[in-house]
Amino acid sequence: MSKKTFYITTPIYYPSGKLTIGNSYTTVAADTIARYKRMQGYDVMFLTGTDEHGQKIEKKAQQAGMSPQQYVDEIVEGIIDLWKLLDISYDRFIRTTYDYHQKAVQKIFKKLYDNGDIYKGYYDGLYCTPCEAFWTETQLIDSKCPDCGREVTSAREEAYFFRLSKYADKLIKLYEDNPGFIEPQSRKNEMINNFIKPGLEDLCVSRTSFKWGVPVSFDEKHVVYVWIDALSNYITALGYENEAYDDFEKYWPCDVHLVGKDILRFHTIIWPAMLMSLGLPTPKKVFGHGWLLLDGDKMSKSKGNVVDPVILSERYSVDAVRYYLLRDIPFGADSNFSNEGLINRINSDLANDLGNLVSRTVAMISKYFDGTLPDASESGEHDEELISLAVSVKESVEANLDSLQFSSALAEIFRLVSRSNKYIDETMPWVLAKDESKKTRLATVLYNLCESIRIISVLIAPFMPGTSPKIQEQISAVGDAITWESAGKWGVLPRTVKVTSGSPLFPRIDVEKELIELQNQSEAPKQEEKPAPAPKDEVDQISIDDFAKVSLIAAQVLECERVEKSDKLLRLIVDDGTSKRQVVSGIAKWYTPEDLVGKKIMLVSNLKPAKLRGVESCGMILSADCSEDDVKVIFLDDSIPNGAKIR
RNA sequence: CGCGGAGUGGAGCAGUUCGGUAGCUCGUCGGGCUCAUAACCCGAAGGUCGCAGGUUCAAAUCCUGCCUCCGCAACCA
Repeated sequence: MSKKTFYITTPIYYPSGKLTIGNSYTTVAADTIARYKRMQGYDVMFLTGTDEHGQKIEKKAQQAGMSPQQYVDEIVEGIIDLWKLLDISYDRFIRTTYDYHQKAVQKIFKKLYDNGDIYKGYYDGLYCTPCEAFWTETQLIDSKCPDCGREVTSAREEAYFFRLSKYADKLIKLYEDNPGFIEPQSRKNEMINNFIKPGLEDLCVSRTSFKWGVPVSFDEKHVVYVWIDALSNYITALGYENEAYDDFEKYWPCDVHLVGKDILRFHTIIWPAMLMSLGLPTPKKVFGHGWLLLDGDKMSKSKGNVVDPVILSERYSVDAVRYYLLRDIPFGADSNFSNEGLINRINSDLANDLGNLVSRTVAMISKYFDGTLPDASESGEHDEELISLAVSVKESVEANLDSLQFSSALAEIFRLVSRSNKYIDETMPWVLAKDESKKTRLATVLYNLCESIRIISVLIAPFMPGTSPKIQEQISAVGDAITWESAGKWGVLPRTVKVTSGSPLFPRIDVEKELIELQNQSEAPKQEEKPAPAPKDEVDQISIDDFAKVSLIAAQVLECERVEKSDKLLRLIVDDGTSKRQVVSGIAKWYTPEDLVGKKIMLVSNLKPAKLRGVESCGMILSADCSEDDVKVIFLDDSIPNGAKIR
């Protein structure tokens, strides 16, 4: 009889830069489930990979002076290294640039086309010729191109569309018939209210404006646009419409797609619709987890607050990082990542409680019995309580893991760690050791501790795959004593347990010292980057004549107020030397009106007027983007007269 | 009135579905112990559960209104 199967996926990541702790988080979670299911005896398929096409990569590669393929090859290598470091036990890694995937995508596209769900249409947009960009009505400012302010012409780009609109009712029915399809539940309403109810629009699924993608087989000037290419990975990796693999029948439908909440929408709307159109079963569950915030802020590379999983893992061990991610963060909701939280967790749970439990137990057996317990037993007070908890933990861990509650699952395991430490205090082995007549009782107490530790070591294996065997080695637990099944049984180790002490599993960390160290680590690379030769700017070079077209003058702010119903805009009245003029500027986040009144600023004076939030703006104030989230206005010396030309 | 999430002892969270003595971890203070990684165990202090009404014998939990914070959307000339 064949084993039951379990198919779990992570999103395929976009290799436009290094991955962060957030991506690691998703992947570590998936890995834990995969390991758990394998231990339970399932035939597991754990898939991860990379989504390598699209305009952004094409551009980045160009900037870096490489071919797109070279560019992604390099980054993907780094991703694979990261997964190796984090002990990710994926079974298959798919890259959307793999030949088998691309061929399959072409077939899928054709299939959808043949059954009438993809049709050729026109992407009606407003086109700005110099910028080579399409804009929608709402993106335009004063009916001008938002990038350059020039006139746009309505233009149509030929494109293929997927009839997403057709599936609205079927999707709602899917959600209703399968209450567990979208998790957490709260997100289900969000999908329905935000996206389906207002009406689904057909989806543009091809582009002619860039080339880095899978060509549409029957119309070569088009490339398949992201969705059909990326989402299909979940089935092409199993051999759907290709010869590379042959286990589609075996593993599909997927048991769970683990995704971040930002892409939940694509997995719960577009993906099932595609599958319905292909006549395939839909996945059993899509779980959208929350984000890791850094001190309440969304992490972003430009803020420089990205947490590097490599640094942390190398400093504190991979298992410590895995533990923290899965323990401290409720899986469904957003939550804070902090170095301090990480270190405190490691110290209190892993070093003080778990590591120390193993260490003191092993030390006592070495000390009192020379490393090997005698074959004798005498039960006593407190035993029963420890044993009954120990054998029951497995079940609650299973219940929690089955519903992806990593944090609670770990909390359950650590209840047993705590209980075991308490058991030591209750039984006071060091007192028993002083009385020769109590040797048997002492042996039993220590044996019970070994059993408890054995069970703990088995249960933490999916979470901390490196630590588990280290513990088992110290209490010489092997074979049947370390199967998942055995975690529900007591008395599995032989009475004559032999121990070998090892180095501390998790050395204690000096919190203050480490926080400073981490700070230095994260700042060091930043400073190195600065003097690096300025990369060829994305902006094309211009002639002095082009620059002369821009009229820059000095001006003084006379009045300033916030624009109503806007969080970013300030309305300023400035004196440009000859008259007053009104300018709107998106700096309300960084400046209050009081900060600006009376100040001299630089003004682009010949910019075509535009309306922002209904308020006319004649000109633009110059400011510096210090980072994505910090803008500073350039103030001029007060002695410069209003209207002075700047060049 | 754009959509959504959140407001619980010093910090971080659980509890809210199906009302019934407010719970966990860390921190603080006091005590115990010495096998152990100055770790472990016990005890204590500390909360009008954002605010105001309402329903009820009873509300953190249900209803109404409001306030604040955070995402997303729009606005960054």
